[in-house]
Amino acid sequence: MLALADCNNFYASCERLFRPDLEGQAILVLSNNDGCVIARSNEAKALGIAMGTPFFKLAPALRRQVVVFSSNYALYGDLSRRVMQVLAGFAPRIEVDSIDECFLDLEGSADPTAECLGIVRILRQWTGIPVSIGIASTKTLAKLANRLAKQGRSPDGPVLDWSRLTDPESHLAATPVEDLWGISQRWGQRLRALGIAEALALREADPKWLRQHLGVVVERLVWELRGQSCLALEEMAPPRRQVRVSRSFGAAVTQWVELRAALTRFATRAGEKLRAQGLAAPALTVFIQTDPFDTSRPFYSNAHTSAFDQPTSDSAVLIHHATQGAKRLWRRGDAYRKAGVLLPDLVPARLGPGDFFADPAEAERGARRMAVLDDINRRFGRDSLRFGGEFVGTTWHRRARLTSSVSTTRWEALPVVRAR
DNA sequence: TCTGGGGTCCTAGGACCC
DNA sequence: TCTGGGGTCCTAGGACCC
Repeated sequence: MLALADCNNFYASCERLFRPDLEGQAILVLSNNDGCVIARSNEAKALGIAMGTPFFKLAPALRRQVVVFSSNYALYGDLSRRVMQVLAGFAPRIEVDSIDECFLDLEGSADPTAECLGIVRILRQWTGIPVSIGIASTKTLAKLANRLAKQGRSPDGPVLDWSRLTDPESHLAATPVEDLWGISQRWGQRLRALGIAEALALREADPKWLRQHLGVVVERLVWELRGQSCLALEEMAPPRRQVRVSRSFGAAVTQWVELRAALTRFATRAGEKLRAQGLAAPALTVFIQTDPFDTSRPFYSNAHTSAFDQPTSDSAVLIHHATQGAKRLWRRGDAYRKAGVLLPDLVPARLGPGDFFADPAEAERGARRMAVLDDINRRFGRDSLRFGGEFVGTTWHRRARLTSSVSTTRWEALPVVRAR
């Protein structure tokens, strides 16, 4: 038996946690640069606001009915960590699936529903985050059960055990294929073209025939719907295969030094991610693009990849290659809206191939510099020590006018209480 | 004025090996 | 007249997830 615990409207719930006055209020959380809607409270969903809507396209009348937040990932990440920590105490094995979702192994549980209801209650009490849980024998069914629970279609409130449904077929018949995990609009269309529109029809279809037409992913889905597990619980996350840091700019960047500053920042962040996971990159791709929505000028997007003599996680090396690569892509007169760095084909730092001709002492010095840098930033706060190149300009900085002042990760953000 | 960020997996085809 | 068989590796593109 598996359970999928999924936080309800996670980012919106995180913001509401520190604003209890917003209980019952429609809440939106926006993407970087306050661009798109990426989280909605139930009340906001009821207003018909779709996921991914560009905020500026929202009708003013609607905007007046919602409380809006810029995204605050430091807060969401920290609360996610707390939720997962609590969940880990309730199951012998868990798989963290995303920032707000987690699979739990319920093996040996005498009464899964009662147990999960207890988890929901305790999570609410200890972290303040509302959660729904779906229980089933496969990941796909657990996802579906979770979805039904969120829709209020479980007799047990926030928890739904698929195996206790008296008529699971009726639920499958009422589930469009696009609502299944792994089936999005595109695949949905192709399934419909084959005469399969609901989950029930998919479950009854011939797996081999589907494999021929749509591939192994859809075949697995059929078996999963039938209760035959094809997607195992993966307790140990496999090492990352790539790292990517990219941002849209707060405003168009037209100065080379500002683009360089942004890339310095991105490469630094990428290096931090590598070192945090003990990985090294054998190459770096840098890309820059103009505004794809600006129809008055031609869109320009280009990328450059440089391979290193040996894999590295040294921010200084990454910065060098990112800026050198971008210099070849840069065209004077363009207004850049977005850029990023991509590190592919990651290898464990200690196992990467070496360079026969390189001076081993030089790589060692670099590694020690990074260790000192990371240590200082750990002790005195993130970004206490930075590379000079990023202190140029501000147009590339993100726009975030609506960030809540709440933080659970910075001492100086603690609320001050005065007694008189 | 204004449109996110960061991942994974699968498949087909080409190039190469013996 | 007649032209093998069985692999691996890499890449690009397409699709999905939250």
